[in-house]
This record gives sequence, structure tokens and C-alpha cells, in this order.
Amino acid sequence: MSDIEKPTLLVIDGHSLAFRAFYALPVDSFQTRDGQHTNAIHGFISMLLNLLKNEKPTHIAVAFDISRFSFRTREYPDYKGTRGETPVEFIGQIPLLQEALAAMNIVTITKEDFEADDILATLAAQGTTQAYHVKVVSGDRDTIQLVNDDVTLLYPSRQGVTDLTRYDPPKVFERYGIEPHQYPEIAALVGETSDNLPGIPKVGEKTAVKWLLKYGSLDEILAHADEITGKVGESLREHQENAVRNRKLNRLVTDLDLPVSLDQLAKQPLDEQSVRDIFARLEFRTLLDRVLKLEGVVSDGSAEAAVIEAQPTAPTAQHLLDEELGAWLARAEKANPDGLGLMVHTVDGVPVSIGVATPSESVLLEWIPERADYAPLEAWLASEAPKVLYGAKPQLKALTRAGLALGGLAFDAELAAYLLKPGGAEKGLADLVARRLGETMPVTDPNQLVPSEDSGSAATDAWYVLRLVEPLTEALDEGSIRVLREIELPTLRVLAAMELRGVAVNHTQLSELSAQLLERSNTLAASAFAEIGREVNLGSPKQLQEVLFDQLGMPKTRANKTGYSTDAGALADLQASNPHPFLDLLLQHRDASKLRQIVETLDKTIRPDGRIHTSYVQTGTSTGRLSSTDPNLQNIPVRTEEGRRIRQAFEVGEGYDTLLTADYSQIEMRIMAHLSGDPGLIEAFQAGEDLHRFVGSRIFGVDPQDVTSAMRSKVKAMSYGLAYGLSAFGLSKQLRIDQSEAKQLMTDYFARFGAVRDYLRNVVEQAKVDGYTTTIYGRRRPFPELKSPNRVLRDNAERAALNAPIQGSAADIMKIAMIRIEDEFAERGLRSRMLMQVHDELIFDVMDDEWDDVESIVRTHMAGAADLAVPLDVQVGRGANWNDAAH
DNA sequence: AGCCAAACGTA
DNA sequence: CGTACGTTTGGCTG
Repeated sequence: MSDIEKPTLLVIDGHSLAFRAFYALPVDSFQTRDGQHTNAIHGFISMLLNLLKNEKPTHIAVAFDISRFSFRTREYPDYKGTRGETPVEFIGQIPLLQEALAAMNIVTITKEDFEADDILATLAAQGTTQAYHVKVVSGDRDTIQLVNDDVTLLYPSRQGVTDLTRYDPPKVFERYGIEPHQYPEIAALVGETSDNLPGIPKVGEKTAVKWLLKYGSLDEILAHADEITGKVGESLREHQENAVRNRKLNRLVTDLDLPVSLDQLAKQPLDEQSVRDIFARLEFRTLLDRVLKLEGVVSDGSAEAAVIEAQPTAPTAQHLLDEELGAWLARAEKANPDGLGLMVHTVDGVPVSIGVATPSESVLLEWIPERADYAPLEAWLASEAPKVLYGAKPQLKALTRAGLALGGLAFDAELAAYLLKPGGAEKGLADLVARRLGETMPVTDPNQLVPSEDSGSAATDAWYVLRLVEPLTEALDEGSIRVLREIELPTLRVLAAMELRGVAVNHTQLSELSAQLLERSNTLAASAFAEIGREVNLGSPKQLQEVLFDQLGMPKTRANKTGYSTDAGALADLQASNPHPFLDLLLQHRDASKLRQIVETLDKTIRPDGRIHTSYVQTGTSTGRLSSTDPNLQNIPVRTEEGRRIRQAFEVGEGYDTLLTADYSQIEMRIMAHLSGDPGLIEAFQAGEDLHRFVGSRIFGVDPQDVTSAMRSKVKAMSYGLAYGLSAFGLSKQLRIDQSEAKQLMTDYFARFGAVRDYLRNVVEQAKVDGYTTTIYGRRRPFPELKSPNRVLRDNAERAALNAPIQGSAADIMKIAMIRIEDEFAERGLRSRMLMQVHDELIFDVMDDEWDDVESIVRTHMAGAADLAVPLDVQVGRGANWNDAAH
């Protein structure tokens, strides 16, 4: 029988592929009206249809695990023990998938006490002896052992299920450098974290292959374990039983007694009515059409809309200049009043190419400065004609550097995706296109002989960006669209301007400080070494553990993954119980070197203009705050005297007279007062006196002037902890008081401020119902984990959920204030300018003759950014540097 | 070179 | 067993 005539048997690991599909497709986008999630089913069936089309199997079967338990878990109870809880959204999808497969007349096979992989292995073995071509589809690497001349493994690459890597024996050799049957021996040595099967520590794939090539088999390696030198050799001898156990567990069973024979797996025509029924329940229209079409069933009207078989390709970019360019833009603009796609590709912060796209056409320009024939583009960019971008901030900055204005920023797909999922799932434009459009963006393949001009061009990108608008807008609720248009898009402009401005930092001062700190840390290190009689790396927690717990015999501290904690808290505890000069020196050394590290990092980022230009990440937090990188200017020390010396190096810029700092006092507590409507808390803020003193007097039943500092600090810790979901345990630990006392404090607190407790409870309850929390302005944060059966996950989510509206509303308020301040500075033509944001604080370069205007504008817009039940208090300071400008 | 965990700075 | 971040370091893997 020639190869061509051999029947082809396709066997699929149902559970593992469905799970891959689950993580490859966005959960939110695949949900039936009654709330059943279907992303795993959709992804699986889609992959299955591709396989049927491409592999043309004559026989087919899908194997499923019956449960998490098998003969392997009996032999080794920890097997797969680290697997987390099944995500709630996945639950229920497998039975529905099996129904769909049944309707398609595809045989599903399960076997009590065995895993799906064993079924695959048995079928592969039967197929080989009965002269089939076997194609195994599995996401489990252990199935590599099944590969031979007649058995090919199709393995999903990375995240998705659309790309399957085809492993035949040469491919296995290319990837691993070994024969397929040797793979389990490699895996046994390396171990498998996802299955909770530790291997030989320090042995990775490379080492394992090396040994296998040298000794030929695992048994031989173990027999010659004595010959292997070094740490790895020791490790092998010490942990060889791991490898033996792993090898036993990863050997797939090839002789199961299955209830079906191969000829019973012959592909059958589907049952059209059943398929229609189940697909209707799953609300899969496009897939129904695909499935019926593939089976040659004449499709009815419902299919017409969805016969988009191949994914659309980007239009070929046109290269236009002068009048032609102007005419094209005018026509495109008129035909697309909602906006054109725009993408500016940059290198080192300056534009190199610019793409503009309509749904059917695109234009690409290489950007060369000072070319007159780009004039129509420059005019269009500067105009208010709406533009749609992805990741506009660096593009806007690059255009600004090139002297180009950008008006009409109507949409940023990155920001839109962020508002939908502020946890941040999509990474980059291509990922977003894959998830929201279900299309694969063309990539420039370096091996391509004739690179297609449009793949990866700014014009192609612009075209994809434009097409993202609809699905993203569709997915966003009204409130989020408002947040996008009224907060995030204007904030983007403000941030671009601030980043371009930077902040002046005194290099000389930082260098001096760094030198001083270095000297101090060296002295401290020397003294510390003298105390223990040897030199260790004080920056290595591992070496410190040896010193503290072995050499000095100190009591064990809090456990962590690598042993016992040596953090500042643990060291302070040790100092209290086992005073030793080394501890104090170590702490001081840590302080000095940490500070020096910060100083050094800052110093290195000062640009030739004498200023530090941070980048604010607008999509960096799940609450709506900004984050700051390269360098992070939002964690500059302030609590210690030494730390404040760093702030002294942040100076007023050349051409300006003074720095102004403005910060919100207790904004989160004020938001809590507003959101909870607690009369006591509202009164406290309206009275305008010291908040913690006021609250303390209520709780302890004394006059405000009789609140002691001990009382005040307890109340302060309690108040701040509230918004973080603080427990009595945490409070007692922080204040170093009994848990019972902490509990009493909480009881007393809530007795006086009960509405706060009710509010916090309600936030979580509501989030459980809605699946998300909302800020005052309608910014949402999803919380799927609130429904998790896993206690730890759920508790963490509950605390995050009660904090999200508070922290998020504060972030919204600050962003609104920034937008209004920046706008008014521009309107009034002020030279003074906003430089930095540190969550509740803004810093400005100010001209003396503008001081009064600036102060009043800043105060007005910060205080007026929200209309709360309590006033927003703004503290303003003035000085030549950041430290002196703090009040 | 790339990854993780620990540690620690801020609001 | 309080939220939200970013950066550096050591120590491991390759």
C-alpha cells in the first residue's frame, strides 16, 4: 500500500486543547445571552475545522480526561498538585463541547483511571500497526514520545490554538537534538513544574540532552552518576529518585483496552439538525456556517453574512505627494467622518514613516524633515479632522519633536483596550488585532526573499488600527467611552507635554551624594564584616541567611520561597529578641546602598539638556493611576532626611524662578467620605480640623484636644487601612498591639462610622453581582476572581475590589485637574508649566510674575475637579527645589 | 541574555 | 492576613 492510500487517523486531546483555546480567546467576547462562557468551545471547534480542512483525516477521535485523578495520582498524590483551580469561566464548557462533537458525529473517548494522553498513545500505537497515518493533536509535551515515521504530533505553539507546530522525527531532532522516544527521559531529568514533578535541580534541557547523548539513556546516566562532576553532579546523585519517578509517570500507556476499534472512528457525516441546535444554543453563527460549508451542506440565508472565509488583507499602500496627497486626504476625510487611521513609526523618538488609512485604502510616507511636498499631510495632521491611533503618546511626542502639530485625536485603541481590561491582557497592536478582530497581522519575515512592502508598514498598521475602532467601541459601555474621551485622551496630551519638558536635576549634587553614600556603605560593610569575622555579600539574602541563622544561630524569621526572610522588618524583630551589632550595621548598610542605588539610577537618566524625562505609562495600572518608568519618578524617597536630599537635587528649570508643588490632602479618605455618605466622616472634613484627631475623639470619647498621639496614630493607621481591606490581624501587626485590641479598635471605629463599613461591604457585594467595580466617573475594573472557589484568590480580589473605586476615583480626579490646568495655562499664554505627577501631587516650573495666577489656577482646578460631599483640600508649596517646595 | 524572587522606594 | 506600582540586585538558567 502506498503512503497516499493510507488512511489518516486524527486524534485530539480534548481537554488540553480546549484549555489552550480558553486562554487564547478573550472570555468576555464569547458569552451566550444566559451567561455561559463559550470561548474554549469556539476556539476548539475553530481549530477542529481547520484540521479537518487541512489534514483531511479519514478517521477521527477526541479523547478526554474523566477527572483530575488517574493511576498516576494514586502512585504519586502530588502529581499535577500545583494545578490551580479551574477558572470559573471554563467550567461547563467541556460538556457543551462534547455535545457539539456528538452532533458532528465525532467519537469522543474517555477511560476511567487514565488520562487522555494514554488514549492518544494507545490509538497511535494501534494506528501504526494497522498502517494508518496518525496525527496526534495535544498541548502536552509528553506526547512527543509518540512521534515516529507514521505518527506526527501537532503541538500548539505558544498561547494560541491556531498555530500548530508539526513534529515529525526530524523536527523533534531539530528542536531537542534527540529522538522522539528519548524525550521522556529528558523531561524526567528536567522535571515539569506544571505537573508538580520536580526534576534534578540545576538541570535544564541543555544539560539533560548533553548527558543523554553521552550516555545514551536515563538508566545509563544514573548508572554513571558518579562520573558527573560539579554542582550538577551532586544534584543528580542527590535527586536521582525524582528522575526515576518522573520517568515512570510520564510513560504513556499504549495498550489500553478501548471500547472502540479504529474502523469505528471512520469519519461520519454530521447530523445537521443536531449541529444547528447545539450551535444555536452556543450562539455560534459564523462557526455554524463554516461547519456546514465544510461538510458540503447547502447553507441557508444565515450563512451569507459570514462567508468571509479568508481574513481580509490590508490595502496596498499608495505613495502620494503634494496635490495628489491633498486630494486623497480631502476625499478620505469626507468619506470617513468618524476618522482615519494614523500610525507614526518612530526611531529614537523621531518620525520615520507615517501611514494613513481608510477602510479600503492607505497612504504611506517616509518622513524626511523639511520636505515641502508633505504640506497637505502636515495640514491634515494639525487640523481637527478626527484621527484614530494606537499608542498615540510616543507618536505625538515624535511629531512634536519634528515640529508637527497633531489635532483631532479621536480614539486610541490602546487606551480603549486598557479601559476594557485595565489588568492588561493584550500586549501590543498585533495581539489586540488577534483578540478583537480574530486576524493575524502580517509580520515582516526576515527570511522572506521578497519582503512584501506593506507588511509591518505604518500604513498597514494604520489600517488595522482603524478597523479596531468598531469592535472596541462596541465592547465599551457608555461610561467607559466617556472616560476615554473626557479623561484619557486629553490626559495623553498632557502627559506627552510633561514628558517632553522633563524636570531639571542637579548632576553635581547627585554625584556628591552618591560618593558620600558609597563611602558610608563601605565603612558600614567593613564594620559589619568585622562583627562576623568574614566578608559576605550584604546584598545577597542567601548569604545573609547563612550568617544569621547558621553562623550566628539566630531564631528563624518569617519563611519565604528561598528560606527565611531577611527584610527590614524581620531584621528589626531579630534585633529586639537577639540584639547583635551586625544587625544594626546591616540595616544601616541597606539604607545607604539603596539610597545610593536610587541616586545613581537618577543620575544616569539625566539627559544632555540637564533634565530627566520620565515616561508615564497610562495603561500601567488596574485602578486608573499612572505609573512612571525610565526612571520612576513616583518613588523618590521622602521619609528620611537622606532621602530628602535627593529631592533637593530636583530643581527649578533654567529660565524659571521657582518650583510649585500642589497636593491633595487625604484625597482617598475624602472620597471614602463621599462614597459612603458617612455623616461623621463628612462632618470631620467639613469642620476642617485635623482628621485623625477628630476621628480619635469620636472613637475614644474624649475632646479633640485630649486625643493623645498614641490614640491619633492608631486611628490614622485604621483609617488608612480601611481602604485597603485591612484585617484585625494586619492592624495589630502594624501597630504592634494585641489582636483583641485591634479588633476592639475596629469595632469602636465602625460603631461611630458605620456607613463606611456598610459602603465597603456594599462595594464588594455589588462587584460580585456586576463582575466589576466603578469609579465616580465610570471607570470600570473587572473582578472575575470574586467568584473564584479559591479562598485566597477571592479574598485578595475582595480587598482589591474595595480599594479600586477609591484609588481609581482619586486618579480620575487628578487627571481631570491636570487637563484643566494644562488647558488654562495654554489659554492664558502662561510660560509656567506642569512637570510631574506623583499620584496626588503636581510639580510646576513657575515664573515669579505668574505665581499668583498659577497658584490660583492650580488650586481652583484641583479643588474643583470633582463635586464631592466634602471639600477637596489642596496644599501648595514654593521653593527652589522639590524638597524646599514641599510644605 | 533572560528570568525569578527578594527587597524597598513612593502614593 | 492592606491597595497600587517600578527598579535593582543576586542567583539561577541558558
